[in-house]
Amino acid sequence: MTERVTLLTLAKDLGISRATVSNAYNRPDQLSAATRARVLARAEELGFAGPDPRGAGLRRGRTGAVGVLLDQGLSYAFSDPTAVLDLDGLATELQQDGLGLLLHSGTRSRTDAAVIASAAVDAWVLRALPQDEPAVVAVRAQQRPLVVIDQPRLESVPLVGVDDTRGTQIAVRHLLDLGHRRLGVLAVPLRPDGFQGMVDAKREGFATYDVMRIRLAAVRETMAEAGVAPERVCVVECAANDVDTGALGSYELLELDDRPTAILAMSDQLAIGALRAAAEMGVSVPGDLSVVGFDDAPAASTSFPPLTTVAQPLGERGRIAGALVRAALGGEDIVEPDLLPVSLVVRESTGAPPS
Amino acid sequence: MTERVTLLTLAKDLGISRATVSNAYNRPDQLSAATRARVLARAEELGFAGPDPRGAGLRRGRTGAVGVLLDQGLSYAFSDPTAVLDLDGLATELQQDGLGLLLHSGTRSRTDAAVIASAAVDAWVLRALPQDEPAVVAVRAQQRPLVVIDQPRLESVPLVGVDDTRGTQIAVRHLLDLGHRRLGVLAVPLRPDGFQGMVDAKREGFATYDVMRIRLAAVRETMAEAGVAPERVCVVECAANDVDTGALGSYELLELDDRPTAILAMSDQLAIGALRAAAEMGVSVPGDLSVVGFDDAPAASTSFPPLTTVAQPLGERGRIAGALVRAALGGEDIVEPDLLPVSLVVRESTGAPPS
DNA sequence: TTGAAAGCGGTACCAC
DNA sequence: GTGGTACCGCTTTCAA
Repeated sequence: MTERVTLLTLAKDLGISRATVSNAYNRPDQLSAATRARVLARAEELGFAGPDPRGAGLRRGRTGAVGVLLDQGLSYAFSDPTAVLDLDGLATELQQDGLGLLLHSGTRSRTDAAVIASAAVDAWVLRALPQDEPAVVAVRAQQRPLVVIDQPRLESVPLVGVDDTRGTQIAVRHLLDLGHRRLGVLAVPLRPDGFQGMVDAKREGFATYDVMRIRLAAVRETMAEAGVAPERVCVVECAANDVDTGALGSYELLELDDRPTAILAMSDQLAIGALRAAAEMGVSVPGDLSVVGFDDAPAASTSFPPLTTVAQPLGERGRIAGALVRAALGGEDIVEPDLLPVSLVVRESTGAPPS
Repeated sequence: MTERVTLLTLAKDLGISRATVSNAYNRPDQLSAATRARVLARAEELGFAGPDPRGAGLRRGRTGAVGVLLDQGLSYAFSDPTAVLDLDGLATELQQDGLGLLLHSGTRSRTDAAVIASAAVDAWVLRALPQDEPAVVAVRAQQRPLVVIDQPRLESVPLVGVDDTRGTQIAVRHLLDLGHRRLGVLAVPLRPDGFQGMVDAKREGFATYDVMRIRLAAVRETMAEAGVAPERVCVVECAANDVDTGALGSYELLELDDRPTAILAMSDQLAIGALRAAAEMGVSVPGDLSVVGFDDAPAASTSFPPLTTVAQPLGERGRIAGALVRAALGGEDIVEPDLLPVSLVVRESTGAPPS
């Protein structure tokens, strides 16, 4: 069994000091080319792969990794196209500084707080988490640069996100303008508890996903401004953000006695589920039912019919978050960026209500 | 400006030793509940978030992160559904031990070898890389547990992959059985150099993506066994593995004077590109042209027409790789697993050649 | 139950 | 250009 080779091993072997060996790797200008060549050659022979990152990390206080905390288990995140786009933008940006992404996910258990606490990263990025996620507490405790994408909205933590109130408004107004006065809302989870079904005011107010609370309030308000009675708006919460669950939730809305003429889905995935449910029930879109999505994910333009949706700049969110992290790591003070713009992309899933 | 709080700070403050404070976090049974409570309480007051992972990592020789090296920039990987599925399986498995995924990508530059060398991880997983990727050398040099998914096929490194020869055979035989004797092959990159177009024998032999070399050889062999002349097989390499590029490559095949009656695509993405190109050229599938994909990614079943494809267990590959890593980290000797099975999923994109 | 002390592997300042 | 030498912050025997 061969001993572990370290800087010291090499230094002794060559009869020079540890410092010089270290310099051979990190500061080539600090020693003669000849010495450096000798060191590198001998290192090769001994199978020394260069300074151990752990030691260097400790000494430098840097590890070259940015922690990313995602919601609900990584597999869930990977299956969400909006998450993938955010990660993509983030990775692209961080790669410029050679930073890797250390992916972890919150699962609301005590244990992952411990896992998070023991993750050696230089900064954290939180994405789309509920405000009461225990892992978030662990992240904040680490006192490292921190950026949030989407949610939770935390006091004095820079947020990269869109103006969800406005995004919701333009979607609702679009439907109002078309003449709709009876609206079904398909919500992504308000709390991570697996609840599926009609939402009452109490649950709406206690949503731990900040964005959903904000958007639902905006729906209510915009409808009220148009003089629509509150009971004309019906919210169904989906337990998961995927097409199947969206279809499930849609059935509940479409089977209502007083069926909505329009559905506003809080994600494109749910909206596509609504399209499917409608098709299966023989409800034509947009003839009998209008459907609006949220996100403008790639699938929104290839669905049938193509989806009218609220576009938010997904990859861009990740990119901006990455830029903030880089700035913070570069010692700059980071300022909270403006909320990103949203816009309505009108395609073919919306129209006037049936007469 | 407040000083950095460490175990020692806390120990001095409380008039106890560092060891005891450390134990308060890591070995609660090694000290009285009372002392522990005191420690934790005071830590809270001082804003101490627990032992610094860097120090612990150095001391323990473990960081709780598994490095994952992906091809071509992370954004590329995230846009590849098969990569996402593999990552998903991997994450699911590793999560059980609280291990995070540290994502990095090879980009064939000298610099990322340095980045890799300085990544503090407990083990590495390589996925779908060319055999000459410099970052791979850096990974191997680290002398940590290492598992490869798909490729490169490295001497004495456990591989999680499928029998690509057999997968190719069943696809080609399916087409032969249907009566096809003129075949177009749509290949994913043979080398990461951005080449797009018809491939000659030389390039085929020098493919640095092992899997592609293996599969193309299998195509040749299977066709030859059926008595088909070599020039009846025409290979077009696509510069990237996505739908658009697949369509582009397909045009080249479909505009041939002696147009193939069947296309075997080396990924479902390329195959879907072929479907699109055919549709745009007014070539009916499977009437005028049969198309076979590879992977059985989710999109294969929702394309139009649904794709006949060679199924490989994507998420499962990641899961197995994760299990091997866990075993290795647990001190077990890991043995190379058997190649995973492939099977042909016949859907509606293949049929007899036109008469 | 608690503490002392020896590393873990490196880095970077400073003197020679 | 090279070497000496304090740390970086923690874990873990081992002895008290």
